[in-house]
Amino acid sequence: MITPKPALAHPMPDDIAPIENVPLRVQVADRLRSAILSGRLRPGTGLVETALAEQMNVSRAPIREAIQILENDGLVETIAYKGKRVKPLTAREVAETYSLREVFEVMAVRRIMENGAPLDALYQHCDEMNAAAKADDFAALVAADEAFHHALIRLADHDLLLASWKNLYLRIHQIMALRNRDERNLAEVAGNHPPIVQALADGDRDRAIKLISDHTRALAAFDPATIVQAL
Amino acid sequence: MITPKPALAHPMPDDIAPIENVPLRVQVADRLRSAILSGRLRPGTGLVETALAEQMNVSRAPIREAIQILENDGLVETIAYKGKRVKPLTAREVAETYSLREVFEVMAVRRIMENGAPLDALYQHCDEMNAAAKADDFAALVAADEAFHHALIRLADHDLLLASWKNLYLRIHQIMALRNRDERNLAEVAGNHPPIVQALADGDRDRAIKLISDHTRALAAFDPATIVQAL
DNA sequence: CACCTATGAATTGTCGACATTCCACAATTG
DNA sequence: CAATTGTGGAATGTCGACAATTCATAGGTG
Repeated sequence: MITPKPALAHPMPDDIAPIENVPLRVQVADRLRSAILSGRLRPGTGLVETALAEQMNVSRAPIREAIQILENDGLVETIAYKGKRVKPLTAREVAETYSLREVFEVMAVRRIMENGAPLDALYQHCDEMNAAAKADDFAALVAADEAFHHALIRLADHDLLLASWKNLYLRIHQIMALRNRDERNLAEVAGNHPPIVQALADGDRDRAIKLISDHTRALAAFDPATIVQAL
Repeated sequence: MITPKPALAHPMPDDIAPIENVPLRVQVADRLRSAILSGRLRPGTGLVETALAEQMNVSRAPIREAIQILENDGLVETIAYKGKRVKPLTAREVAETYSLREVFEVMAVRRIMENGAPLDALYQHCDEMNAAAKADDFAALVAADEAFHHALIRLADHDLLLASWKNLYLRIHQIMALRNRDERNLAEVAGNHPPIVQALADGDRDRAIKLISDHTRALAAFDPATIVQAL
């Protein structure tokens, strides 16, 4: 194949990022989502359209649509003619979230064992976790942990699983922001990862499944049921 | 606790359903959803807000919100400033839908075995399937099959699983409406259900899991990859 | 005094109009 | 004639105003 010769103009340097046109509803949704996931907007908090519209200096339409986006994410619920609020988080929901996550990750491991997939990314994220643990950098540890699990799910090569996992993980973010942190404990749990990768590399299906299963359960247990119930 | 004595007015007979105030967006969403799930709106069909608004005699706002609801259902996708369309259905998506369904149903069986749950509803739906098969009533067979699986998931007593399963089943509805039906085959597959219930009743976990797993895989295979690709 | 009934504030629901963006295609230019 | 540049139509994106609904509360009524 021959590259067509450049026209009159010189070729554009490709490090000039295109101006992205982000709709207001998306900007609003992103801001609200991050507020919810960081715990700044606690479960039960009422979201009044007019107030948000005035505060953000946009009309109500994008606010409404943004809130609907968050409803899709399962972070907000609407009560007709009464109001919308950040979805309350019950102990039961927390437990269900983690148990479904376990099923997702086990499914991913199964598929990886069946289809085979390069494990480089997993090794790398294990290294990152080690470094973070040594540096006592809690935030980096959490980030590397998420990256590990994200990579694991991606290796399963299943778009629907990936989308479902991401959606579920939103709530896990929220839970992590609301619980009482016990950093020492998590650092310990982080050590579970290398054996999982090893089992995958060994092709030992049952061991890999057991390890990932135990690990996600440990993460669930790590989060005490101390979610402060709003109202 | 003492029941307060009825006031002057006689008590209302409670079989008079309250007039539910269904927002337009919900009505629109329901109509569009049923059109998509029944196959009348095929994947790839463009959904133009102005056209729909005029056709249904409402303004564009509820149309937009309805379409966003369908986006949450995963039935519609938006391309900014270009339009919205019924999400195309690829062979891969079909396969992924069924494989995720399998995982959900296996999870349900596991939980039922762990927690125990009355199986009456399952027996009942098996009977309905038998009756429908004998009467050669295909639609009733399909309905009873869905009722069976719905009941199975509900018995797992896991709200998040139930919601996820329902959402997934929307796409299964759509797939079933679009594929070439082979009724004989399905009637045969329907016979798989009683052994599943039997295994549950026997408390034979591994057998129950294997049976439900094989069954959902059979359903997936039953749907040939003859989904007609739009465009 | 217990119960019904109006009234009003707060909030969401709906509407029509205008702004913005994208795409296809014609017009232009060397 | 090929590449670029205008241009118009079609669609979504956003806005402000008004309608409908709910709930709480105050007032009426036997």
